[in-house]
Amino acid sequence: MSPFFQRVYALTACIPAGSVATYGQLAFLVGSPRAARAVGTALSVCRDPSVPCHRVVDRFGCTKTVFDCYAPDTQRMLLEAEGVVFTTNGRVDLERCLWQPETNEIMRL
DNA sequence: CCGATGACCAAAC
DNA sequence: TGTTTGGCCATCG
Repeated sequence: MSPFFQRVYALTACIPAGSVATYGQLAFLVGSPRAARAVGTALSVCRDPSVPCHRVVDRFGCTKTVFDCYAPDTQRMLLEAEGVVFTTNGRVDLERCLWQPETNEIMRL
């Protein structure tokens, strides 16, 4: 596993229930602010259940992305069960639920 | 090394 | 956040 992937997974695992993170945000935290796309690639190949990949959405809070490991609507179900707020547009309310990482969580990388 | 690919992003229509 | 376009970064053949 490349160090890049490992950092992405480590950060994703730090996302608390009830919060979500965006690809760009994770990319910034792993040290490559422009690598949002690579972050998506990393999660796409991740089949590790210990990584809550359903808490990662695009920058508009869109959860329409499909996973090969989940049914199309499973992601939204899981998030709602964790307390994530959805808008009438069927997207995550980022203003309210976007993950705000602690400094120590960034330093552990 | 090079080109193609992708769960992205941002600017410009 | 409609669509199109160009760019980004890491991975893979």
